[in-house]
Parts: sequence; structure tokens; C-alpha cells
Amino acid sequence: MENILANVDLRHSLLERLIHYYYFIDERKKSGNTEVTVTSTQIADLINMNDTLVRKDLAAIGVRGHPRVGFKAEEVLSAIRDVLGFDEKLRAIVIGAGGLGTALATYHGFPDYGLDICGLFDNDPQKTGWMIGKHIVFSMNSLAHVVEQNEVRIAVLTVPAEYAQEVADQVVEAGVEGIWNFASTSLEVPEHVSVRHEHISVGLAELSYLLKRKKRDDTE
Amino acid sequence: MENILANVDLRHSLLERLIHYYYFIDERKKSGNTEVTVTSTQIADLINMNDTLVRKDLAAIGVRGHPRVGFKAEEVLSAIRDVLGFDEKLRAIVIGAGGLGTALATYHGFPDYGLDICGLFDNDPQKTGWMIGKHIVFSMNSLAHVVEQNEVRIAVLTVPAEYAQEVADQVVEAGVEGIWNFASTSLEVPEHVSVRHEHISVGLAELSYLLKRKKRDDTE
DNA sequence: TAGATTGTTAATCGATTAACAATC
DNA sequence: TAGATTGTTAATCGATTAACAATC
Repeated sequence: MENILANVDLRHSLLERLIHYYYFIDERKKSGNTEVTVTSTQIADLINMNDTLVRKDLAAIGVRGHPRVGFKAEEVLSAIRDVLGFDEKLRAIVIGAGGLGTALATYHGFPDYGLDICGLFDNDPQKTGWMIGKHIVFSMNSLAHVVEQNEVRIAVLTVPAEYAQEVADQVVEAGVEGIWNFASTSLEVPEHVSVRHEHISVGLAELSYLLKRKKRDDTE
Repeated sequence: MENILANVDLRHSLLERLIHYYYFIDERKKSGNTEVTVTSTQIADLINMNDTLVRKDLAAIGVRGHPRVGFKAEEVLSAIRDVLGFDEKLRAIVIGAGGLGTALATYHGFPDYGLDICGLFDNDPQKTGWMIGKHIVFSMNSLAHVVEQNEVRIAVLTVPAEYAQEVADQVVEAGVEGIWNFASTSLEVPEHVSVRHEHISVGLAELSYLLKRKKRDDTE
């Protein structure tokens, strides 16, 4: 094994980079300094990347900088919000009222990103009908109805892996356009449905890889 | 905005691809068929990618296929487990006993990936001392002690964004080597500490982008 | 053997970076 | 103005793909 993954590519996608910029600039703004500008080099240094790439990224989303000054924080933030659709409402339901499902359904941060959880489902009769946060836990029978009534576009799946495919079929049938899959499994869905796999083990694997690499670098 | 992100790069990293292969093959194996082989084309089709890339990836982690037959499921799975370190124990603590922290601390899947949560912390006196799952909630005062006693290498941060930096400083001080950051903020840490940012909004942004793109493609 | 599938080489493509002119 | 910083062009680098020979 040793060196097999010596140079794994851990580069981040444009989406990830934009969000990283967003948090950094947002914080900087909040931290009180009335200095509402930020240069590409400042951003690049923090995230450990090339400043030209930062400028390219910002140009790509239509932000123009100001020579000698840098970028206006507010302009960058609002362009990123625009592009990522943080300000458009996107209706979603959560399927699976376990630990993760509960955490997601009651997470207060989602509205900031435009996600509106308007239903929590589980097929455990011990759970259905009870409140979790501000949500009544619905039984899967109400799925089609809730989806239609609320124009739900996204289903967040936090069910055990062995039921994930079956549940995916049901939400697709109910008319959902996208699935945010937190189950440790792959899913087969029709062409017209989008899936994003949120596999917790990816993050863990990356972190564990970083630790190993650091240790190795130190030993050299 | 319209077309700005027309062709965003959503390619996945090697780590993500490996995990995707893993789930797919694992499932296939479980689904009973005694057919314990899988071809690069089968994998590629499912994930919607090029078969040569699959073979390159597998070659990179040291798996050799068998002409006319494909790859032996068991060999691929074990190579991926090896490379990703699923079988090595990695000790971690969770800081923040809110919804997400609780979900992570009680998540039964982590041992499968080699993560061993051996402590849950919060500085809310309402929570410290009580049990959550099989964990006593420790106060932050015990941090250094627990880290040292258990040789904890990773801290999972699920605290509110405004405390994240402060907590990061504390866990670094306590000797942690890596931070798995679930707070919506960037962190500054010393050179010798690794950070993986697990920003929920990245997944959401990707999904929302996929929905938009699909809609646009349909309209064309 | 014939044929399916791998492994590898070479070509392509796109993303990143370096260099530097443009701007205020 | 001088100087800092952007924006853009051209060069580089690496990842992906196509083509095909090797294998069983």
C-alpha cells in the first residue's frame, strides 16, 4: 500500500471553491472591519491555492474586481448567492426520521441556502404522527399527496441502505426531480431525475488520507 | 445569471470514485448472484463514466483484472478498503452535542469505515454529564485528558459557526491531528493539522445545479 | 480457436499556472 | 505619478479518452 496514493488529486470543484470563498469573505465581513474589499491573493493564501484561479473563478461568475483595490466583498457574496441559487426557494422532504434525518429536518441553516424542508417521513408506526421539531412525521402513504401539494422537488434520503432503492423508486414515482442520497449505497433512477450522493465516508477517507500523507511527509 | 454555470465541472475525485465503485460492487455482491466478477464497462455505465478511467483507477490502487472475465469483486473491495484505510482504527471525538453532533456520535456506520468515536463534548451544562447513545457528554474541560488517554487523532466539529475557530484552537492545543469541520465557516489551523470541510451547502448547491441544468436541457 | 476484456500507449482535452499588459 | 492589483493571453501540466495490442 505504502505509496499507492502518493499523489491523489484532492482538488476541489468550482462549486466547492465558490462556497469556500463565500465563507471566508462572509466571515471577514462580519469580523467588523469596515474593509469591505478582499484581494484574490488574500483568498488564495487562505485556501492554499493560486491567485489567478481565484480571479478566473470570480470572472466566471461575473464579478469584476477593481485594480489596486481588489474585489468588493458584497459584490462577490451576492454573485455567489446568485449562482448557487441560495436565494431561490427549493422545496424538499426528508425520508427517514432516524438520527441523521432528524438532524437534517430540524437544521436551522437550510433556509439560508434556499432549502425549505416541508415534510418528514418514516414508515415506523412508532414515529408517524409525532412531532419532531416543527414537523409531524408522516407515513409513506402521504408521500404522493405531500409532494404534489407543496410542489416538492427534492427528496433527502436518510433511510438504511437496504431500503434506499425502494424509497428512491417511491419518491420518483411521486414526482420528485432530485434525490439527495445520504444512504451508503448507489441508486438507479430514471434519466430525468438527478442524484447527489452524500457519502459520509468520502469526507472521512479524505481526512484519513490527509493524516497519512502528513505523517509521511514528516518522516521523510 | 442564465448560462453562467453552463458547463460547471462536476467531476469527482479519485477518492469519490473509489467509494462509488465500492458501494456498487458491494451491493452487487450482496444481491446474491454468485457472479463475483464485474467488468470495467459495467461499473462505468452505472456511474456514467468512461471504462478506461475505471481500469486506470483500479490499476492505480493495485488491482489487476482478468482478461475475458473482468475484475473479481472481492479483490476490488479489499483493495479499496486497504487504500482508504477502512480497516485501520482511527479514534475521534465529536464536539457539539446538537442535532448533527448527536447523529454523528450515534451513527452505527462509522466502525465500518474505521472511525471510532470515543467521546462527545459540549459546553452546555444542561447537556454535560448526560448520556447520548452510549456516550456521556463531557464538558470541554475534559478535552485534553480524553484526547490524551484515548490517543484521539480526529475532532469532529459540529458547533455553531461562531464558536468553530475557538473550538478548533482548543482541539489543536489538545493534540488532535485532524479536524472534520461541519460548521459553516473556514478555519485557520497550524501547518501540522489537517482540515476537511464538510459543508452541507456544497451538496445542496450541486443538486440544485443539476436540477437547473436538467430543466434547461429539457427546454432546449 | 475466436472473442471478450484487460492494460498500455499515444492523442486529446481542459484545467491550472505563469507572465505581463491594462487599469486606476 | 508609481505601484498595486486586476484581467487576459499563452504555456504548461495533468487528467481523460481513444485506439489497439496483449491476454486468457
